[in-house]
Amino acid sequence: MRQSDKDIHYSIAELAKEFDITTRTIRFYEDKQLLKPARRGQQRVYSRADRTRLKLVLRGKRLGWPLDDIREMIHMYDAPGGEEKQLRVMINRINTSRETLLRQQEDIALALSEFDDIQLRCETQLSSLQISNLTGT
Amino acid sequence: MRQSDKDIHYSIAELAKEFDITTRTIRFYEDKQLLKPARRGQQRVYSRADRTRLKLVLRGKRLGWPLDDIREMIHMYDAPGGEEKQLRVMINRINTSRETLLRQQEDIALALSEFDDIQLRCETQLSSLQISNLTGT
DNA sequence: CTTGACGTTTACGTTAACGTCAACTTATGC
DNA sequence: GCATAAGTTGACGTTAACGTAAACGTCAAG
Repeated sequence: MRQSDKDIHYSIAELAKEFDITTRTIRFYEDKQLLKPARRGQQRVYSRADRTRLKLVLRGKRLGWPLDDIREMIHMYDAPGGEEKQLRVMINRINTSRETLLRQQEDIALALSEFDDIQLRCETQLSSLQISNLTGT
Repeated sequence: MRQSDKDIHYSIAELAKEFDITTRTIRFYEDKQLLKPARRGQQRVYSRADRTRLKLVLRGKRLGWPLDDIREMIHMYDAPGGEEKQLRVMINRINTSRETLLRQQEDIALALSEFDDIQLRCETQLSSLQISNLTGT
């Protein structure tokens, strides 16, 4: 790990382009404490780590989490220490979040199998339409 | 299937209680075309099927879908027929939705394994705190 | 040196998904 | 038969997550 890892950085426009979001969105996330890029004078400079955090944010979004929850997650992720009480609170949060995710997994499995059903019915319909065409109905 | 299935029905308050949502929410969903309960005079009467639809809506919500998308889904679910073009459109929609779900599955898997990491770090921290206590640090 | 391309802050606008009255009608228990 | 609990339709309020526009700084290229 020399320059290759440490010195890589991105402009706000680069990140926006890469993840197909607007610069407004990125600044908004910063306003909501989800990102804390460095500054070169006035301008924002994003490190490798900032980029990773942004990816985490977007993943949270895909899972339907509110930004406040996402911020909690991220802060948990980079806060390994603390007092005993704090740590126990954190473990509890993780466990309830885990339950939510497991629930989502079930929901996805159900939705997927229903999609299979619907698609099958659609294709059955389609082939019956084909036959109608052939027999000239 | 006699009375047992056909004649079961629910009041708006019953459904609200069962799913832990407000009656306002249920009426809102109706306004958004997600539900179409029967009426006995002025009052809404929910059938078994209505209840199932509501469950579908709530599942969609847990997966983070917007209500408009959920409505699409539901309508696909109970519209098995149509013209060829319509059917093909529907199959396409199913496939893109499926991709979204698969993406979500990946995201969940990643999040779960990261939760494992964090929890492990928390527990390590905790046990090291225990030792500090014993040795009187 | 000025013209874009890119960046900044500030502030108001917008949409989704309900919450919260208000004002009124309908059922139900006693 | 009358209180009271439950239901109905507006209508306005609220919060989250940005969009959009104004007004301005900066820096490299022609």
